[in-house]
Amino acid sequence: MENHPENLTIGAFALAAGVSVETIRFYQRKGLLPEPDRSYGSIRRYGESDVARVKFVKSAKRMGFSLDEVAGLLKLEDGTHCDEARVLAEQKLIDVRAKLGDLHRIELALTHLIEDCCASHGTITCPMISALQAR
Amino acid sequence: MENHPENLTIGAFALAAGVSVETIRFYQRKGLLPEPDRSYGSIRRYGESDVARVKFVKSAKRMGFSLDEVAGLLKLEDGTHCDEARVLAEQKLIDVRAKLGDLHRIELALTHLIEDCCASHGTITCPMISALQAR
DNA sequence: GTTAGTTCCGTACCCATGTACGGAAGCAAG
DNA sequence: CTTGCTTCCGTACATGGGTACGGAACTAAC
Repeated sequence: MENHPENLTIGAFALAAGVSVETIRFYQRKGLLPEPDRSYGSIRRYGESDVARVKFVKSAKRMGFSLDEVAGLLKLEDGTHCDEARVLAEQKLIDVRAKLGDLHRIELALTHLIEDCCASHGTITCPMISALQAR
Repeated sequence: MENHPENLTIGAFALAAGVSVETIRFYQRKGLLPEPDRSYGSIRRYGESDVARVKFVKSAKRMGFSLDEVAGLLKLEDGTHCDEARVLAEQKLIDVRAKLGDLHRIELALTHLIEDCCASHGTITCPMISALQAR
């Protein structure tokens, strides 16, 4: 496909990942990104897997995961600590499914709102709130 | 059911909603909660709908909505500004569905991870990351 | 009415997640 | 080699979302 760039400088990397250079460095300090070794002089190079990693962080953040939680998710990757990873994954799965449930309720409430809003006009009891009453 | 408490003081209210008194006051300043009038002397009283509202805020926050966005969602409630609300609701719906998609991918990745992790041991390419590549 | 426990209100502080800044050092082109 | 752009690194600042504090005023029980 696109000339697969395994030698991105930090600037190109940040651009490709859709964040700022400062953010990259911040994520490195946080341990979300491995500090790459400096094969080419004293300047670090990055590859596609790094880009994917940052995009993953962005997505997970949008779901309401904190950076610490994202770090936890990413640690599941490396294949070591298998049992540990399994436990963590199972916890996260429960969490994710709870979020899915809530989001579904919100989705439903929004569609109802869009359909009914102007019709029922006045007798509205906030489907948004009642959608989440059960929680 | 439980003696429906329409006269909660702020302390009891906060307890019922599962947040601190300070947080209640913070939400009031943010406009997420109406400042109740003080029918009983100069101390404010709260009811069940307030509790529901705060619980809704908590849930929506967990989904990754900012307080400003939650405020937007809550404004859909009041029934006035119908067209405005409709537009807002439609935008939110798009957003919610995108989140649902991401969360589903994460859910899938986690279930795969839990199933395959210890089996494939070593040839792992982080299903978490690849699950979200498409975004 | 005194006293103990709340509430009120303003202000100050805290942590997470970045963003901005400034000087040194590297690197590529002319 | 100089000139101009990046990178590196540390530190400082900003913003969102609360938390904590301290004194005055209220309220309930004695």
